Amino acid sequence: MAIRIYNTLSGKKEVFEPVESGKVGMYVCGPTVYDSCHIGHARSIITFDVIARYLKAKGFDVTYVRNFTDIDDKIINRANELGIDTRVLTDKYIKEFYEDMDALNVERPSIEPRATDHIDQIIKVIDKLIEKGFAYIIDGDVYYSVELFKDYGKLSGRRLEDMEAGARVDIDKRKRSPFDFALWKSSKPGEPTWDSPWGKGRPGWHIECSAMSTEYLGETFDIHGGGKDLIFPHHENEIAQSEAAFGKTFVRYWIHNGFVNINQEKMSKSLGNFIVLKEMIKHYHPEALRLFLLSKHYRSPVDFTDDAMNEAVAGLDKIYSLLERIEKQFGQVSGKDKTLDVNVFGGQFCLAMDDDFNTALGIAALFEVVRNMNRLLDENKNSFSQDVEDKVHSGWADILKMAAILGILNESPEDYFAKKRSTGLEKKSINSEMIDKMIKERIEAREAKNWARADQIRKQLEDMSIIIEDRPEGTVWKVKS
RNA sequence: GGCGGCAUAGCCAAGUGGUAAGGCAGCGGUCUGCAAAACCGCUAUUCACCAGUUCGAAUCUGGUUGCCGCCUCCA
Repeated sequence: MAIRIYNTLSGKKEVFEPVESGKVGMYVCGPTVYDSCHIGHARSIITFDVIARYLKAKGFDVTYVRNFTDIDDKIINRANELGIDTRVLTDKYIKEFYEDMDALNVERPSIEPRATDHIDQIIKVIDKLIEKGFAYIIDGDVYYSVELFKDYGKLSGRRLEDMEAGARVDIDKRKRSPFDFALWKSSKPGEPTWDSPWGKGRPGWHIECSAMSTEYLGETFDIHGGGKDLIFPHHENEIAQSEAAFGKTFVRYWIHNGFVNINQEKMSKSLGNFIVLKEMIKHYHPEALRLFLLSKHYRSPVDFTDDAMNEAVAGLDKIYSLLERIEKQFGQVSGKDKTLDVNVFGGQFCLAMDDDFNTALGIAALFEVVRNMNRLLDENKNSFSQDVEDKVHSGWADILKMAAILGILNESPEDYFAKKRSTGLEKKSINSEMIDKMIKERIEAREAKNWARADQIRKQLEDMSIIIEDRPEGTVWKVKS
């Protein structure tokens, strides 16, 4: 089944045909490493993590490149404020970035280039642009002349004439057009600097992505992704640079994810409402964040609220509860089969994913399997025929395969619920030994058929936000979230 | 000023021509000592509004209203 992708360039869904059959080259703009990641970064990263996982599962040989922007005005400013070397700063935030990614169960891309490790490649591309007449040098700075690239604006759908009306762009009289952007910036005292044919300086932002994507994926590659906010000017400029320098189509499919809002407000540093990943992970299971984000289409805006997150937590609990139920009945799944034969499992899930990576619809398919499994187990409480057991095993395998693409259900149900209990207790400062003692007393009361006493204890526990479940195999408890 | 997006039940949300997925919450039932969990059933004759195209529209066209994003660093 063919995959269809919404291409920002055409504004339509198109059938995905890679440059080279069976292979996919994919480049996604990674973070500028001068501060902690927030949930907006998480959305972009998780969106493309799932896309890469799915393409791999479909059998493509995927080369996934995600860069680190580690030289930039914000980085220099922050390093100066702290009085440290930019490399010390960027190393620190790259390390933190990896901690966050691991916590979110994000797979590592194939290649993660840093801009400062690719100065030679960057200089070569700039050189080519100067040679072809698309770039000009002023006082050691090199600018790209947007008016000379006839397709300028084709990605963002704007024309230079229109933009000039309401432009809020610095007027730099030396530039030919106010929209000309820097390919190379001459260095000021105290800034990190590299030698170049135009004097000491550092690369501009846009050129690094043109240089690094081409270096690893070739002059034309399949997929380029990033947040919607990068469409203009960043990706527009990448196209201008790469297509002018190499004279070829730069990227075949442009994919852009929507924003995360917080309580219906745009998340921004100036509003002070951005949520740092490290903080959010303290309150919610990372997989609940994945489930929450993937429950909406990747191109739509999503509104982050505690209510919405708690719904995602409830959904995740439901799936883990089923896994726990199955494992209690049938034992551990054999070695957690992660081989993803997408042509066999969850037909509905694959159809959804084939249609522009519709994870929301895919998750609906996942929940339907969950309900079917629960029903099957309910209907066969006492005896399991071989037929039923086979059905359970196949549904179970399907769930795990879908989950592997969504990047959830990475823990055993026991660990998941145990962790949930302990963090829940921590939050409410309750002692688990006391709970165990009360539950033991309640079990004794129940055995003596002293229902009044048993219910009294249950009420006491409930007042402490502890919910009791008397299952056939024994009593378990949960912390109400 | 220019460009683009969105409006579906109490809430979240999928669905781009064939008669409304899924989740959360709620109600009734099964199960249970009673609960909880799970399951079953119910919960939008209707998809912001108006007009049009069509045998047929939430889905296409035109218009109206409301909300949002981008045009400046930004996932």
